Amino acid sequence: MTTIADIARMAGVAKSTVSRYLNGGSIGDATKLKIERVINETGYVPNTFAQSLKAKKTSIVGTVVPRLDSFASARTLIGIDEQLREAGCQMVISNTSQDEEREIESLYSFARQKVAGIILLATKITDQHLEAFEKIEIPIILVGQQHQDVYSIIHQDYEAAKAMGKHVLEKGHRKIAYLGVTPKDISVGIQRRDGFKDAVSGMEECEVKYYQTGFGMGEALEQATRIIEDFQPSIIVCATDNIALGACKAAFIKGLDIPKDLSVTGFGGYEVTEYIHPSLTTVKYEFKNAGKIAAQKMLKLIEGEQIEKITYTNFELISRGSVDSFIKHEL
Amino acid sequence: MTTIADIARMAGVAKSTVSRYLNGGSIGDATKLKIERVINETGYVPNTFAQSLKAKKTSIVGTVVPRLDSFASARTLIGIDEQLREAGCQMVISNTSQDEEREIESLYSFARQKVAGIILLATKITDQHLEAFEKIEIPIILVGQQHQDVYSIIHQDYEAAKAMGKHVLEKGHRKIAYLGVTPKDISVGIQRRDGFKDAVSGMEECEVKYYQTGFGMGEALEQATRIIEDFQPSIIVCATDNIALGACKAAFIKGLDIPKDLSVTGFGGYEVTEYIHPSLTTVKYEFKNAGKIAAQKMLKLIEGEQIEKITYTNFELISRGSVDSFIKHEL
DNA sequence: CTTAAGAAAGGAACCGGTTCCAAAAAGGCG
DNA sequence: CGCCTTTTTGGAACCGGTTCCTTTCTTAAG
Repeated sequence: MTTIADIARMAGVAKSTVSRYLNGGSIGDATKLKIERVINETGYVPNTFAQSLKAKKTSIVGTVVPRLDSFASARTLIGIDEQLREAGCQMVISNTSQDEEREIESLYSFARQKVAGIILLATKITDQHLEAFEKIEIPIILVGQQHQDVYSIIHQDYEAAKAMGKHVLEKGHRKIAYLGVTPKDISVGIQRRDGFKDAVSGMEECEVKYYQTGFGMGEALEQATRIIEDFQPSIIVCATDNIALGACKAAFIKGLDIPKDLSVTGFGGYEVTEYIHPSLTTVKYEFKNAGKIAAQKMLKLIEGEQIEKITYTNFELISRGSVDSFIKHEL
Repeated sequence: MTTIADIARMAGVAKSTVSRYLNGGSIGDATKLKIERVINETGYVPNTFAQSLKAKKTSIVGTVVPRLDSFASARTLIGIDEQLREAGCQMVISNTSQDEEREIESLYSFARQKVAGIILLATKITDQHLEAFEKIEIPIILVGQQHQDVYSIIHQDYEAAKAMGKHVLEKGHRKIAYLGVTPKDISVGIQRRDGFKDAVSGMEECEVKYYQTGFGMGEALEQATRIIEDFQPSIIVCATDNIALGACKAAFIKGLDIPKDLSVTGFGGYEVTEYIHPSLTTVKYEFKNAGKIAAQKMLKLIEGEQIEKITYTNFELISRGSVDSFIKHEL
């Protein structure tokens, strides 16, 4: 491995001169050329460790994700990665497998590695998180979750769910099951449920029941089966697309036709929702864009610039075949 | 930030003694205790850069993936991550967005960062790859693709496709469309096609046509539509689950019933294939396990141990509702 | 009680960069 | 041409560890 000392010797100059050449200090044209030649010949690349050791920081942005095998995470990561790459930064991913402790550990671990910033795709923010945020003194941005004390990029869960609620009512549904997730997850568990609740609450002669399940399709399938048996709604509004897929499967197994016998909606806009049959009515989130924005904001934070506390990303309600329209029938 | 010098001063010993304490040299019980106390008090953690600078290597394993938003990649990464974490290693992911050049770049970039090893989830191995492998002098393991000169963990694509071919014949299909991908992808494009071909080639009075598409569901949908119109097969055998999802959608759009009017099979065993209706007959690969194995082998390579050139992972043909059985009809 | 061997601790060099400061060279102006 | 300013360059210290070598202190054997 060639070092800066080798280059200096070969070019007949001092180490400091080479360093200046590399980092843009003042150099005479003659020496510049000499060094240039030697570097090109040897293919010299500075040692990152030595640089970081001296600089006490890196141009790495750490990203903490609860799971890798999720459409939302993957798309967000892609957005972050693209943006950081453009800025010459590296992204390092830490997967926590939905283990809260590991989430905290990852924060400290990133801090030890002197990352320039941390982007956190958390599901909830505990006191431990806040403590870590304080201690590590590194810029932090939350994606998909919100907290008053932390910068965050969030999807408009409340508004999207409200739009979904309105949409469902417009389609004429009056016996509705809402299949959500744990309220520990602020965005998915609470915001979406509340948005939906507020949309349907004004409607008279409308029966809405709220249920809860996990994030997996298997559990959603079981829960939906029970809902169909016990409540017989005309529609199941699901808090995520995966849950909706489980609900669809439950309907198929029960021999129900979607949307004639039962309508289903999702949340997220996963690619696959377009390709199942019937296509799923869902809310499409801008995961990749959220990642991009997060990365952009992070770069600003690293530069010491001010940014807004909260940035919202857009959503789009995509109406597709999985929802029956009673209104149409009445025409 | 506390450094080893601080600890040494506070404990009243020399830097080297603290270093020895940390790395397990010979130390007296009294000094050991003193150092221990100070370190616990300060929460001191050694600076990774300084360590790596001296050691000229890291305990990081780089992983290069063509895309993050793929079930196969994600599961493999999870397997790698889990295994490495157990061994106290870190995994760093480099996403190439299916850009071949960036794949090569990533290799060199990892080399510069002195990673201990590189796990490559490539789709094809070019001369540029081989050149990079040679130059960087870092252990490399391929996952999902095979090359005579490189260690690899591979799925039994040929055998799996052969099993699928037999299965399809057993079900009584005799007018078969095989929808594959580019032969540039050895595993998916060639191995699967050839395995299937060899399985069906012996069968008389059996018409098989081979088609090609991209990895996306959208393109698969288009291709499958054309196949249905032009060839009217009783089954479309697809080289991946995503392609199968596109094919299913094409059938639905055409108003064909799956499996009565058209059967469809996939490859991969993505979770969603179980939850669509009808469930998709597919080959389930052990992606996560492949990742685990890759990580284990990598750890061995790093330790300087010998490993086998090629390791095969298992597959399982899962017969589900998307394939009609003509044999049954004849009973 | 002496001596040799082994354990424990300290000191200094080194890893490969960056940066500060001083010295040398170049340029500008009267 | 000499003096002052500015630009280039070199030298040395430093970042925070590890490691080699040396010294000192124990301890066991003779």
